[in-house]
Amino acid sequence: MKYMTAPSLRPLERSIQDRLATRGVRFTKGRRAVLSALGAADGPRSAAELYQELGQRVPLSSLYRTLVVLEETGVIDPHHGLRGVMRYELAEWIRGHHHHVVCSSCGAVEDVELDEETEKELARLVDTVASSVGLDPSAHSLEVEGRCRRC
Amino acid sequence: MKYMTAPSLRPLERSIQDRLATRGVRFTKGRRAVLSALGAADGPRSAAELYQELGQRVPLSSLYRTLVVLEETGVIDPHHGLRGVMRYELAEWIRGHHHHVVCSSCGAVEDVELDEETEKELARLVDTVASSVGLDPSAHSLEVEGRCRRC
DNA sequence: TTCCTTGCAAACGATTTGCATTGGA
DNA sequence: TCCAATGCAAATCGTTTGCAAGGAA
Repeated sequence: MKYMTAPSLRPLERSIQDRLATRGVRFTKGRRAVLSALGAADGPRSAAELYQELGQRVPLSSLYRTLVVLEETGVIDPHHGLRGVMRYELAEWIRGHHHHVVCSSCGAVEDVELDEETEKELARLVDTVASSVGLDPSAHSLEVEGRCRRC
Repeated sequence: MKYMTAPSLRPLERSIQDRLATRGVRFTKGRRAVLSALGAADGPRSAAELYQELGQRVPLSSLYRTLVVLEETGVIDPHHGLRGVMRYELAEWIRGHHHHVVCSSCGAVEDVELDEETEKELARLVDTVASSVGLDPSAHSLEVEGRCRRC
């Protein structure tokens, strides 16, 4: 189990661009900027956070539209975080499967990767829960909440 | 106009009232109504849903204020659901610990209780995750997403 | 050139708050 | 009684959308 390291987007740009192109979506400056900010982040980011991190150079409305497009094309994944704010991060196929630790005080969200053993155990739990209600599990997330070191 | 009290809630009214009284919070008709609606629900409810279920007898603004107060006094727990809508349910000490299955299609949320064995296994996972990032786990939740039988 | 994309402002839905009034302990 | 709680309307916050102008293929 370890903190995730931000992957360099460079080697992935090609496959991302292809994915967009296939659907007639252009790989523009603004979209590149958003993706690179997400690539450098240590956890999911909201529109407002990205707006700040990009030096307000991408207007909020464009940012929201970019997030919609990138989600639709499967390049980023949405997360329903604290206080009903939507946060996004690079899709699993780019960033890998992981979980979140949420600080109940400051609301910060951090990525955590489980080791294979633990993740396998979790997968079994998920199957148990899902089958008990007759549901085909498409996704799961384990959220652990508590006060982080800074708070 | 009388509000029905859910049977399961009745033996707890005293301790809830005490909890409120301790903090100078009154146990009013509207708050009783909200609690009884939550007591009768099979999953977390949003303000809008409660508004309907209470026959619009409690104005939305009062409802929101009630939810804030009840959360602050630890009588209900918030649940950050799909699409930026906040849902609430009776606190764990009233309702018992459980988890949620979310339908990725219709957004319905349903409570699931794990058997002791499974819950214990989950608790170990949570401890593993939390201690690895130096966080004192105050709460955890396992959310399983998928398409429900109706969808 | 042809569409897709952007930027601005206005529109929106969910939630919050100011203020005068009501009501519970 | 006295202060918390309510109801209404207006304000706010996060997010979406209409429309005219700009930009990538």
